[in-house]
Amino acid sequence: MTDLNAAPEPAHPTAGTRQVPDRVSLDGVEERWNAAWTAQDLYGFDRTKTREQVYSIDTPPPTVSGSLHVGHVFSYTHTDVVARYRRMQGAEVFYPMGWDDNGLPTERRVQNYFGVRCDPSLPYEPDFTPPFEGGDNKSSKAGDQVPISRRNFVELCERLTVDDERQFETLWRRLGLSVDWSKTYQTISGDARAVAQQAFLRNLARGEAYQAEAPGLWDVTFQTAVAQAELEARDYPGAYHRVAFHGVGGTKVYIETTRPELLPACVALIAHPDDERYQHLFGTTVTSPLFGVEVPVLAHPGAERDKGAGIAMCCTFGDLTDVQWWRELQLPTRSVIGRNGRLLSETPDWLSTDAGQALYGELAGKTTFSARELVVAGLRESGDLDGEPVKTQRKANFYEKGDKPLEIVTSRQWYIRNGGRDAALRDELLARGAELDFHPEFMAVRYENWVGGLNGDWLISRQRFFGVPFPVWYPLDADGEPDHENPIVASEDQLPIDPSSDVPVGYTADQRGVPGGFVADPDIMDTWATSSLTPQIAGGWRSDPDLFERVFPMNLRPQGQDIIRTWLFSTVVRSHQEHGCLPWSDAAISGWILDPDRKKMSKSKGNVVTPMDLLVEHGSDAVRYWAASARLGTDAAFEVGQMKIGRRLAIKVLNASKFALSFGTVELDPALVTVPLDRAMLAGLADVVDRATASLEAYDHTRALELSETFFWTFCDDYLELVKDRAYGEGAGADSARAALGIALDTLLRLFAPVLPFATEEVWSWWREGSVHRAAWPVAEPLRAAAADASPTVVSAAGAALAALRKVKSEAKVSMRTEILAVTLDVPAALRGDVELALDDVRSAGRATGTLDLATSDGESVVARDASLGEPVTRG
RNA sequence: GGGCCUGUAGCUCAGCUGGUCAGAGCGCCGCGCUUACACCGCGGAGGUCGCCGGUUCGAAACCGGCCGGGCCCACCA
Repeated sequence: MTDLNAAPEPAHPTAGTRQVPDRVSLDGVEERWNAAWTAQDLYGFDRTKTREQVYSIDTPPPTVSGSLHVGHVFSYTHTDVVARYRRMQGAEVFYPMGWDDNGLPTERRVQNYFGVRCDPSLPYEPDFTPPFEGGDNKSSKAGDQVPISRRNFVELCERLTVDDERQFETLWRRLGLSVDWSKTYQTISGDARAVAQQAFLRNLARGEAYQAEAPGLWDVTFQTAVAQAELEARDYPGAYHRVAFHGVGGTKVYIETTRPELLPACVALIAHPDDERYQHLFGTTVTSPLFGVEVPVLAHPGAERDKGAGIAMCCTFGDLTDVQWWRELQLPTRSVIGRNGRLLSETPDWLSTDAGQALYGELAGKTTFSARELVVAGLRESGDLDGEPVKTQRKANFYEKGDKPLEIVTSRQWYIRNGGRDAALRDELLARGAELDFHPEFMAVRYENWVGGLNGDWLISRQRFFGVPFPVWYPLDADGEPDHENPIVASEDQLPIDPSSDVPVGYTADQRGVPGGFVADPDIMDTWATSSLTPQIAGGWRSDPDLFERVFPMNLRPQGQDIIRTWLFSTVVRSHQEHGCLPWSDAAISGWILDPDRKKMSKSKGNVVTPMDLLVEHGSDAVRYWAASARLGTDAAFEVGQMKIGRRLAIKVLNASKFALSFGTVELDPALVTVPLDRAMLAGLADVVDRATASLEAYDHTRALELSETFFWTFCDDYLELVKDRAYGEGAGADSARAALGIALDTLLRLFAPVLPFATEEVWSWWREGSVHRAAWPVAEPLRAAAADASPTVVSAAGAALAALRKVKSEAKVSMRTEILAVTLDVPAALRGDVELALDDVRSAGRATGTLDLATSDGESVVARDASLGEPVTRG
């Protein structure tokens, strides 16, 4: 026989060597085929292939301590469809899976689960046993937690996340992700830590990483600095307080503030340089109420005349505008808010009046909330509060995981240059973004907007304990003060290191913390500082350069649109700096899953279906179908009812296949296809193959699926019915039908394989060798050759004629088996030729055993009239 | 305030660069156990394509405005 597809696979002998089951079913296909695929290592990566032969995917590592939801299933299915398609196109697909166990969610979970907390100053205890296991989110308070070393903490994390990872892997396998499960990584693993540290050291050596002491956004709950990308503006209730400052000669200058507790931190009053109302005050000083501190009245264009009183109290620091004024007007620093969000306990020395010092004594150690009440009470008493506070709803910056507004605290932090302070670098990164193919394209705008709007470099240090530590120490001078300007860096071959327990070369352990000795950098890297290196971690940049060369730069980054500003951008930054190229050529952005109320699905709403239940109840192919039906970048509403569509399709694939394979040996020889209807069907299929392929090349899996599916339903409902009797018969007509059925089935299974991996593999196993998932993607040319010059419209015309006959019976409320003794079909002129070509098949499918007259009509559809019906008949 | 996406049958969505586009599936109604399939098949009823203007011979599709939904950024006096 002629092999239908010019495939790299060996020409398979005529099939039929296996059994088509008497009853087909989807039951158990997931278990059966997953076991088979694992046993065959079907998705194993062949690392002998070169970069040109490889299609590599930078899979998003799910946060293991997070919960699974249908959104995961949704977006990971999109990626798997791409992976399976590329594999069938002959690419060697590099499709690893990572687990993100870095960051606060894991840190909190380990704390609560084991009742411990990380204290990097402690030594490692090899035989440590946690106080308990299995605590829930509320069971352990900070005070009850046993402090342990970072290394012990990481070990507990690894222990805990093993379960999470197993759960994810089970789900992913059930879903049918064609991941190479030997290629998994964890972001807290030694190799990942080493990659993160090595990349950082190189950034440092090239001057891309630097430290600075500066005011920055600070979360008082987690007591850590926060990066711009982690901000979230939320509504926050506040109140305007109209407060009097005292000018010369007892005049009062009113400002409005929502943060009266910052009054002791006031360093100036500021108005717009052109504001007539305040011209006379510029250059003079005023005295703050209650605290009696003399501050200048200054002009700055950043002041807005129509905001509040038009003149603002500048404090160090109430907001980012304060920071700007402080920097540009070179104002003194008078901080009163501590890292815990409470007012500093020591009375500041700039408070010189007795009353001011006494009042501050009461404020010391208070939360901003309590301090505000005290200050307002004082202002009211002194008569410096004009009227009552006016409630307002304002936006405040929050850490995305925090629940208190961010404060601004001065601290020493590590930064990586990302173009936020450097136009040349920003332009380079914008150019990288333009080079990247976003799917859908409009997502590129989000990248441009974000990069264009950066207002500072990337803050990568966090004052947390669990994570990748900075691989640096600082020499201590004779007074025991660290020399931050001259860090001692680890060498690359030492990595990974933990500076809190490892000792820098040239020092001994007992020199830690003593004058003349050294001290570890206490901070850890932000989780994105590690995640931004997933291509390097998964690809073996540090540990396996040979592999890295074969997979990097990668082909695809799949991810959600919400983390374009974080994960996508930071990965581009790192790759640009380290490798001078994009980390991947394409980015596929999946949408959100919304619940039926059009809200983003969240577990708190209690309406979340667990993904595993969904897979078990409806079958993986059905859920995959649902996911694949949503275009990239488009949000999709979750509706359980939609699951049955894919299930119906998968079952239909089984049943139609059973029929197509029910005639004994399946001959795939195109030369046997001689009947016009059969050729027409193949002509239509050829078009579908071309269009579906083009769609997949353009990352439009939805269109590809829709094309195949539409063809397939017509194939089942019309074509199969039309050829059924002929196929059951004998002779050239039967041979033609059977060969066409076999060829179509062969093609359709391949077309559906990326979306319905289980059903297609099940059918494939009935009659073919090997796996459909390693079979070649279909090509149109052989189909078109077999179709000769047949027009696809013969199938639709014959289908329309058949439908007209069916309608007669439906309206007569009789069985479809009912014989038609006589009927006239009014056929539009344009269809007449096509109908005539398939008339015998129409006749037999419609049981039109008697006279069937064709009349040319000028209508648009085929209509049956003057029918006389007989009795139900049985075929065969 | 700026930007991106979005508003088509009860529901979920297709409608590609303006001219069989008014569609599919689910749901609903009616009929039918038909040797692939009752986890089914066949037939049918459902929409002034958010609203108002404009461009055009012609708009669901293009332009402008408005209204509604989602997301991102900016806005803390």
